[in-house]
Amino acid sequence: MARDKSTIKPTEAELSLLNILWKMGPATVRQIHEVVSATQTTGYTTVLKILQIMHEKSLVIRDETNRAHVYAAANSEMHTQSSLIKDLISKAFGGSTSKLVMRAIDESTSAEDINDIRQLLNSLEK
Amino acid sequence: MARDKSTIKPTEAELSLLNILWKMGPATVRQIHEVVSATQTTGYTTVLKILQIMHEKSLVIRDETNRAHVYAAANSEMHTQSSLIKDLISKAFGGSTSKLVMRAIDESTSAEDINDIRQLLNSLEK
DNA sequence: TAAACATTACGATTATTTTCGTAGCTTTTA
DNA sequence: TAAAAGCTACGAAAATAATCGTAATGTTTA
Repeated sequence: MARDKSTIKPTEAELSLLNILWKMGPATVRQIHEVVSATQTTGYTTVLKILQIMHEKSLVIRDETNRAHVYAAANSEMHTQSSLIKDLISKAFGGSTSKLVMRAIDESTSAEDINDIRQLLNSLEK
Repeated sequence: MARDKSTIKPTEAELSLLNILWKMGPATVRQIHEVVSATQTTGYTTVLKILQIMHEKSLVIRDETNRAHVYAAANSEMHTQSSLIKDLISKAFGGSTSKLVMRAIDESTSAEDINDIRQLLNSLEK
């Protein structure tokens, strides 16, 4: 079953590369691999291959002008976060956003976080 | 790499069976399969097999007293929700709970949800 | 310009998840 | 009690995800 572009869910490996791209902006495979290598022992061609697959899935776009292709996330971090949250809400929280939020809050949150959240609620109230 | 029991992440198919078990309480494969069949076309032995694998992973416990084994979720819905949220926070929100909460609230259009959340915040304030 | 190096493409391998057919018991029922 | 039906166990196949080696080709440099 083919999925709508905007709702494709990245795999774990893909998400970790997206995190790098959101932080760095457009980057070559080598640059991305260097960042990955800092924390994992993953081969260069593995990173390349995952990026190629992500390109097929339209999770990234790439600029082939130069020999070293330049990859960039196709969707914003915000957009992807939203779709991941929606996915989790539907699969583990019976579709209830408030249940997820409540579980998250009583999981662990600093007073500062609570303040941030309250302010957001207040701004929504108007 | 073997994982700690309490942090095993259920797969999608496993999570959908856990949802049924949390709702129904302990149940036989047949009972679970009947519920699954209401929305999916999944064979009986497929459900059986997934439950057997979940048992190996200690995601469910089972009572083998009778011929038809009775399965039950090993962990509470709350516990599992918490670990799924933690997982998502670490993989897509840079470890920040408040970012996830804020993104979730941004998404939610339901006034009811927002009210629920506000009440939770109020109760935390004390 | 020839050797060394960098990069992509491709295919194969391994691991995990999902699916289900079939065999072999046990229980029910005609 | 013999046939039918219900269960579990087992293994294998199909689908997806992750990994990397090697070949082919382009680029740099000695």
